[in-house]
Amino acid sequence: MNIREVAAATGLPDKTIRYYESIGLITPARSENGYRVFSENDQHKLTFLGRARALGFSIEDCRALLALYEDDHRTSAEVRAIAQNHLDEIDTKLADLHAMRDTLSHLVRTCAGDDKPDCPILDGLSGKPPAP
Amino acid sequence: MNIREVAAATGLPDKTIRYYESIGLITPARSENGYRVFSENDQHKLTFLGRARALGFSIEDCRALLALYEDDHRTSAEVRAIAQNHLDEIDTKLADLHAMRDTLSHLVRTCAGDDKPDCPILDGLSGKPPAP
DNA sequence: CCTTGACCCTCTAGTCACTGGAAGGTTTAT
DNA sequence: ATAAACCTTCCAGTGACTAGAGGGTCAAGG
Repeated sequence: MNIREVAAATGLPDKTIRYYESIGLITPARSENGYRVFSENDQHKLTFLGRARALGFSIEDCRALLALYEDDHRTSAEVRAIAQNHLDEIDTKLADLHAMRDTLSHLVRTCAGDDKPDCPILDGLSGKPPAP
Repeated sequence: MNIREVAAATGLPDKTIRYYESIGLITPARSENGYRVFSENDQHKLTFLGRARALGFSIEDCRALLALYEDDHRTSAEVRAIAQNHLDEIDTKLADLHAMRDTLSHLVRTCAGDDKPDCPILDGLSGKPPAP
C-alpha cells in the first residue's frame, strides 16, 4: 500500500502521514525504490491516530495511547487516566470559551451596527463604562 | 513609564509588550538611553489589546479593532462585523468541543479503569464495535 | 525509445502568538 | 566599587502541521 492509498483509506493527508513517521508514531517499511509501504497494522495505527486527534488528544497523548494500544499488559486504568485528564482540559476550555462567548455576544447585541461611530464593543474593550 | 510599570498596569508580560511593538501594534517612544517610554495612550492601547486578546480575537483582528478605535470616522457596523465574525468562530469551536466532550466522556464512563487490559476507550479509538 | 503525467522522495520555511534564554548595557543603592 | 535591579537585542523553540521547491520513479501511449 502506497502513501496515497493509505491516505485515502484513513482520511489523513499524505503530508500528515509523513509527519507522523518523522516523529516516530509509525514506521512503515520501504520498497526498493524508497517508497513507503504501509502494512495493515500501519493503516490501523493511522486510523487510530486520526480518531484520537479528532478527539483533541495531543500528539504526545496519542503516542502514549498507541503504546498502550499495542501493549497486551496494559491496564484500562492507564488509558482512562489519560482520557480523563484530557476530558478535564476540554471542560476547562469549554468554560473559557463559554465565558468569552457570553461577554462577546452581549457586546455584539448592544451594538447598533449602523454608520455612526458610537460602539459599545469598542467601549467595552477600552474599559469605558456602558451608558446607563 | 518604563516597560515594567506598564506591564504591571496592564497585566501583560513585558515580553508580550515588546512583541506587540515588534509587530507594529504599538510604537512607544524611547528615552536617551534606549529604554522604551510608554505614554498614557500606549497604556490604553495595551489594555485594549489585553481585553481583546482575552476575548479570543486574533492579533490581526486586534490590529483592525485598534485602528477603528483610533478612527473618529469609523462606523459601528465595521466593528460589529469583526466581532460577529469572531463570535461565529467561537460558536463553531464550542460546537466542536461539545461534540468531542460528549464522545470522550461516554468512552471514559464506560471504561472500568481497573488493572485489566480491556478498554472501551482503546476500542473506540481503534474502531472496534462496543460489546453488546 | 521518448515523453507525459501521476506518483513518490527529501528538505526548508512558514503558520500563530508568544516565551525562554543568552549576552550585554544602564541605573540606583550601598 | 560593586551588587542588584532594571533595560536592550537577538535567536531559538513551542504544536501540529502545511506549502512549496527541486528532483527521482514508474506505467502507458505514440
